[in-house]
Amino acid sequence: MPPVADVLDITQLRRSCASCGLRELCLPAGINGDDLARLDATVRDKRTLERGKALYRVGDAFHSLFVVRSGALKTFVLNEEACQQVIGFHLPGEIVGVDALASGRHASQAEALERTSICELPFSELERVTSQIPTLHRQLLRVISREVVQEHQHLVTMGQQQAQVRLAIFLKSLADRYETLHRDGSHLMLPMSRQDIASYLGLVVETVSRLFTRFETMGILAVQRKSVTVLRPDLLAQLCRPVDGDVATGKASQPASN
Amino acid sequence: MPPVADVLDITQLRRSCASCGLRELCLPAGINGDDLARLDATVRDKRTLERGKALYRVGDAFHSLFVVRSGALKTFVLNEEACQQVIGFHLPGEIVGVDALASGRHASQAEALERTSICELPFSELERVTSQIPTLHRQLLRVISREVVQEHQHLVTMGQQQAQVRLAIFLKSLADRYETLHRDGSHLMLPMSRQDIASYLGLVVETVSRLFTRFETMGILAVQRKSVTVLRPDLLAQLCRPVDGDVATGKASQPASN
DNA sequence: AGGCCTTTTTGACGCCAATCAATTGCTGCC
DNA sequence: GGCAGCAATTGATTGGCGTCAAAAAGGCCT
Repeated sequence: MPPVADVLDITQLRRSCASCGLRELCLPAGINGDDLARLDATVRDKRTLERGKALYRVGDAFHSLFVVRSGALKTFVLNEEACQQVIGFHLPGEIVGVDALASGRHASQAEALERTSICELPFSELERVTSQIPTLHRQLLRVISREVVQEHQHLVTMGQQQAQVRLAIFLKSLADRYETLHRDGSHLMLPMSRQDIASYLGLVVETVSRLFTRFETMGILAVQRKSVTVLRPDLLAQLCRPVDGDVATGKASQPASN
Repeated sequence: MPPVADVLDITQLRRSCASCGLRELCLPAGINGDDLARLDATVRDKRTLERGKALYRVGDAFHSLFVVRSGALKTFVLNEEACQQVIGFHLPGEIVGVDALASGRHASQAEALERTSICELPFSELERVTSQIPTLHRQLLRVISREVVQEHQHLVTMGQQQAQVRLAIFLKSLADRYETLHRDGSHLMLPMSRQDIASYLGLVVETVSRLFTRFETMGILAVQRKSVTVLRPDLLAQLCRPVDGDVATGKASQPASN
């Protein structure tokens, strides 16, 4: 089956934030009229990446920030030879490339998980426009902040030492994010491989596979390769906390009551 | 023994970025003259926090970003009852509070690990000044980006499934950061508890304790409670990669050569 | 359709780190 | 100084997840 939605996305590639379905989530939020036109002008080609293609690589010189328009990206860093650690998955409306601002070179690699449409924001132009539009400046920081919050939640997930909890949190957060995009969060088409999920969660691929099977046995999911249906959202949510009620991980020092 | 440096910091609490030892690392970098004076004016009281005191808590309304001037902070989120996951440790020159930009409320809590001096940057004033000084705007993004990069490295650490590697990476990065501050990276005075380290690394406190002992037995460290001396930086660096040469974690899918 | 390759799944096994429990060593407070 | 309380260390035990191995299921090309 041809991905109809994607084809439409490509044919509708216009330089128009105003007509974008993401305008309430993305940089245009709270911006109107002439300002929006000025933002529009900074958005370079809305590129399309095929599955597996890199948007940027480690060490690439920094020129632009990018916003996912449709599809999905993964970002990862390379540990040693060919060993990659997945940092994040990025859905429409989310920004990537921020880590390159510090050094002027990308510290990670971004790659398309499926056919993905991208808005490129050349940084020099973006800077010029944000200095003219205070609202846009604030919105840029807000979008970056969203990424930071998401990474914090990822860290919390990795802090969980039970593999089952980690996968439950991952699936739940993915469902929530799709619902933010006004899509059905109970029918997930996972664009990433089991290996990517494993790397993202700090597990091995066999464990992830076994957990999918376990969740199916428990009646929580219906799994068919990349198609995952959440049958019992309530039970999935329950699994997101460690071994029902027991406090597993660290309550740290409280030297003063403040 | 009274911490002489800290006392000096407190008495010298002046509203002067120009005279700050961090000016090359912090927001003032690359800014001069009148612009620096304008930045200075936005920096509210340079507060001092005693050990254990919170700078902000989860749910607090967002007003300001903060920069550590001296001392150290930890940031964490609360999982369930009293169960905290440490997100990061923040040394002088580093910014905290960015995660609150997205929602207008702090998503994490920041707490002093020792007596800590803070520069408060009220966001509304900061915004006004950054819109006037393009260099400062870029520098703000750069400092935020530094935090993002550091969190990426933290994620890589958490992705490591060997506890020994995690602690080695943690100690090495801490040493590196102290050296960036022109301090001796071989004599560390860890301001955080073992429990904090454990939470930060996704381990339990007993494991962390055993690893310190093991590193001492291996002749890599001299450990005396919070005082840690790196005797063999070379060996410590070696431990930062998993089981010498063997590729442990996931090399993920490579669907296309690009 | 057939064959090759990759991804995913399943099984058996062993090890590392979590868990439980107890002791030691600080720090602060009375 | 002595006691209380917490932090840190150490030991014994268990279980969960990584490791190794192999089979099954898709995917893709010819």
